This record gives sequence, structure tokens and C-alpha cells, in this order.
Amino acid sequence: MPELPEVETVRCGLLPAMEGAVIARAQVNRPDLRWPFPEHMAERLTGQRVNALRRRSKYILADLASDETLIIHLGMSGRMLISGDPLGQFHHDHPAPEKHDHVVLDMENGARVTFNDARRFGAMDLTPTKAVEQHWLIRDLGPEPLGNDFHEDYLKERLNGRNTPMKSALLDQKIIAGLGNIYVCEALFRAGVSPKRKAGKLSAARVGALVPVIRQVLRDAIEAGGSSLKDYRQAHGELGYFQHSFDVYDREGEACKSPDCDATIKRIVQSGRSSFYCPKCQR
DNA sequence: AAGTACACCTGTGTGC
DNA sequence: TGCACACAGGTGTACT
Repeated sequence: MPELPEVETVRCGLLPAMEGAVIARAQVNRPDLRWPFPEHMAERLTGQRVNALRRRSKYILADLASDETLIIHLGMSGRMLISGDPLGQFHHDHPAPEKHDHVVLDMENGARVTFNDARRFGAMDLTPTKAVEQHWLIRDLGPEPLGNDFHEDYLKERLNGRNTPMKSALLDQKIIAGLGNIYVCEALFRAGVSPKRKAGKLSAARVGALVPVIRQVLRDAIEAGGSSLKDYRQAHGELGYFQHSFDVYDREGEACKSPDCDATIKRIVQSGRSSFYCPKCQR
């Protein structure tokens, strides 16, 4: 499901239910997702206040009063849905459990947060808050694309000499953290760069142009509440609507949206994943 | 080191 | 209706 904009949308949706709230009960329905859950996860979550709910790349980070941080990754199909009433004023009833509800957090404020993940590529781990940046899932991530460390000079340096296609380079979380298949395709279209272009052979000017384009695509998507393709939902179950704004993703055979272009969108497979692009507009 | 193929897992859509 | 197959928003690991 989720790339940076979807994860950020989920995080914002969870804030009113979780930030500053206490986990009254943690129900863990299986021993693992992609990897085993940490030892005694339910016990280590129970009774903890969530001091802050942060995001790093596609990870949600819940800082607990115990000075541990719950690291959450949604994988391809992970969702976090809120039910009940975070204010505790009206009702505390919740919908019936569904298949693949793997972790359920009941907050003292009456809200319930349910982690559902059909494919189980998601993950959870607990680590000391002061060591989050050194955690093995986090430590090698590149800069946040919306942060100050992602800039023209940085990207030039990282792409310099690379023989890999731009598609692969931008999917590489070590170079830039948070892009996935959708937003790489969309950013490359907006920048007029072919996904097949060798990363090291993109001119400095075009690398420079890519930086604000990547930022803007992500901002646009966050503003739209992310993209809902099959099963993505915001924390309260709403659909995102950025999918209506796709220029190329999942538009194989459809008309290029560029005003003066009569070409149709092509799909190719690069390192096992679909790339969508306009062969006329993207060089 | 860099680049690539495969693995993990379930659900859905398509064509026969 | 059943079945086989392709494909799906991610990413660690094991190869060349």
C-alpha cells in the first residue's frame, strides 16, 4: 500500500487517538509479520503513554513513556484503522474483528487502533528511543525528501557515476527515503525524465530540476490524503484521492496528459516492477 | 561495490 | 463455476 504520502496520512489520522494517550490493552494475534514481533511486545506496550507519533520515511514511530519506540512499517498491504470514539464521550463499540487483524491497541480514551495486513510484509519492533536512528531498519535510510538534507548537490553526488536506471535509483531508499513505485513514476513524468535514463548520465540541470518536482509530487499526494488503489484507507477509513491525479501510474495505453502530446502511456518492467511513462515526454 | 533476481504472502482480476 | 496465471503500494538477502 503505502509510500511516504500514505504513511504520513495514516500518521496524521492516528494523532488524535494516540498522541498523548495511554495504551490500555495490546492484543497480539500472531507471533510475527515479516519478522517475529519483539519479545513480550504486548506487555511492553500495555500501560504506556504515547508521547509522540512521528514518521521517518515509510516508518511510523511511536515514542512511549518507557523510553522505547514502537517502529511500525505497513509493507504492501498494511493498514491502521481507528474505531470507537477517541474522546470517549459517545460510544466505545467497535466493528467485528476482520481477517488479518494482527495487532489491536485499545487506548484508555476509548479509541481502538487495529493493524490489519493481509500479505504480512509489514513489521513492528521495539527499540530504545534514543537509539532509533541506529536501528537496523532505519540507519541506512537516505534523507527525507521533504527535509533540508535532500537538495540538488546531494542528489547529484549520489547519482554521479551510477549505471542503474533512474527508476531504480529513486526507488533506492538509501539514496532517498520514502518514494515507492507510484511516486517515482509520477515524479519522473513531471520532470520529463525517462525511467530508463542511466542515473549517472542525467545532466546536472535535470537532476536539479528533479528535486523540487519530487517534493511537489509528495506534497500534492499528502494534501490529497494519499492514493487509494485497492485497499488503502486513511486511519478513519476514508479513501485518499490522489489516484485521480495520476499522470502515468496504472495508465498504460491511455493518452498522455501533456497538452501538446499525442502519445500513449507505456508500461515496462524494471527490476521486476512496472514503470509507466510517456515515451515522447520523458527522455 | 554495484546491479539484479528472488523471496516473503494473500487477494484480485483476467482469460480459458 | 473452476482453474491457472499475472500482478499488486516494499524491501532484505543472495547471487553475478
